[in-house]
Amino acid sequence: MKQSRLFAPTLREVPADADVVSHQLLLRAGFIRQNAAGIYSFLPLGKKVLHKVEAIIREEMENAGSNEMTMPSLQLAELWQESGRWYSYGPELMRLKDRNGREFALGPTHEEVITSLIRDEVKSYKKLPLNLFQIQTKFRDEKRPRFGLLRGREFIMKDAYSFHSSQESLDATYEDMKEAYNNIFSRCGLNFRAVLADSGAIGGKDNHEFMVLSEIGEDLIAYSSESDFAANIEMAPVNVTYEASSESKKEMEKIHTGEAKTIEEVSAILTIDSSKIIKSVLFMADEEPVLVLVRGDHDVNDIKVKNVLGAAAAELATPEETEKVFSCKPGNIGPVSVPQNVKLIADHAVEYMVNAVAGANEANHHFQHVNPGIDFEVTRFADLRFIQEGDASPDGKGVIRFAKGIEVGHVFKLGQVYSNPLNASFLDENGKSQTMTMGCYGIGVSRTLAAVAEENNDDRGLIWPLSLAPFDVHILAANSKDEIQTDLSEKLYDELKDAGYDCLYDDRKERAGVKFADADLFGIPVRVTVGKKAADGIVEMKVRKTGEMNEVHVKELIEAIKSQRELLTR
RNA sequence: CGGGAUGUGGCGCAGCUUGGUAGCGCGCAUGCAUGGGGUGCAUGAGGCCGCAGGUUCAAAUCCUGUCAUCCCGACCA
Repeated sequence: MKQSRLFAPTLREVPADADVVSHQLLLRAGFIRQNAAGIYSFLPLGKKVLHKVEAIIREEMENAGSNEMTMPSLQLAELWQESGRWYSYGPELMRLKDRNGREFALGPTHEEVITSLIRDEVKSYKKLPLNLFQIQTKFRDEKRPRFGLLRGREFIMKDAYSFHSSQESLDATYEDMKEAYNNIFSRCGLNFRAVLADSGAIGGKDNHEFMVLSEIGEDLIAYSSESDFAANIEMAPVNVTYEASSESKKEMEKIHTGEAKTIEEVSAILTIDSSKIIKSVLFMADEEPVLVLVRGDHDVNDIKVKNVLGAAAAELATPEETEKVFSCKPGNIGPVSVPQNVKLIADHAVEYMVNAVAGANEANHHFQHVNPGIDFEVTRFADLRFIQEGDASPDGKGVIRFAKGIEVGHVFKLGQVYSNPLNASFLDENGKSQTMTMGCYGIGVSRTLAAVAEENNDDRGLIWPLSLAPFDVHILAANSKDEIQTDLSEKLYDELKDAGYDCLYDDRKERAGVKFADADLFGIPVRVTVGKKAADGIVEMKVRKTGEMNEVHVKELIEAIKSQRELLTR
């Protein structure tokens, strides 16, 4: 491609609306342009990168036995009504009517469409398992689109769905998909982790998110410094061995703590460590009051509370509710002599606390020398807190560190969440009708592109990995008026093309500085500059990523590029 | 949805307090010079000042409403 013909409008200044670096650079380098909040055009360079991401995904999905297909974006409302999601999905589902008033949705995902297709076409266990995928534009009317391509309302997604006659079959495909995802994100040059995630409302047991470690990530993940353990922070189990204190247990006594309410205030007033205080938090679990106890330096994990109680919903009680139950402010509630109807549960760490401080259920007072088992009893001890940095990793290897992550992929075991309401059944070996078991596997394709841009750049511009770069080699003539230089550039352009490299040749009548600046902005891995030594057949080869520059004789250029690319692959 | 900010040529911004015929830098076009890190000089094109209503002799500027975009939060495959 000759750059004089390339539509890649670069910007010298950072657009005011772009906050994150990937968004800024993709705009500045002319890869994308915004149309509306969360809606973008992919310009030629952006489209080329998108193609490369898609090609990698295709290859790995097909290797894993998935078939590519395409389903409609316009989806009949009836189908969504059948699954119930027409009513539960909310305003995020884009809805519209055709000229006859018939209702449609713009597909945010395709469980309904694929399940209805498969239920009609597949009737026998002999055709299972089946794995299908598509790469397609999705529509979600996000409450808050942001960070450019990272959270859009119209975005490109790879979604795959698998159908099985047994749980074992689903388990096997699930592992295959995880493997494929590992390959895909590795090939994109991303630093990522597969993390255990909360299944949320989608249901199903296992599910993993593929998270790119990034400062601007919207999710917090806990990972081990030593092993490959990683989990969404809300899911990470705490598996810590607490030491029993050798301190002798003293008699509980009431002390005046005045206005002190928070753990910090109490620990400051009494000059004790927050780990010596019992934090008492009231939850309403399906309308029942439950007092949850954790150590003062820990935080209650509401998802764990909900799961331990087996409740449909468990929410922090409001200050008003708390006052009603305890007849005192939330800052003074505690486990000693709780009202009759209040259930008490505590985190494991509390069991090992000795001579602790806790609220006295009375204004301006706390108890000190409170000992579990002596001064109060709990219904059960369980894992109820958020994991913290420095905690032992649950798998026993290493310690926990936190990182923010961008969710680029998600694999789910759906089970029969969709096959049930949509009646996707098959006949088994015995001629008996059974409900299909399903899995689904998504990748945010445009989000992956943005995540790569976010993690690979410097103050001059983008730095694409070989696997995703819009071009392999960028050739430019330093002085476009020097015929020796332009002739040699043309010649190299042809030779490199013949050697199989996708080349961008900057043939514009611009000054060298302009070309260099644009080249750095584009981030093509290898740049060949044809300059003053062109007459001697010597050109410069510069590596975008390292900044390393070497003079190379044209006869050795192809070989030099080849070995440089091999170096970059490692 | 709650809070905050911003809307003025393609991009970045000034002007608004104190109303009086819209300005700067970049980019764009043309010419001359220049030719290895966004070059210099000159000439020029391009603006319903987000939109609607109001106040006024007169509104980019004051008032009301509305829309859009971005950020924080809540929410969310």
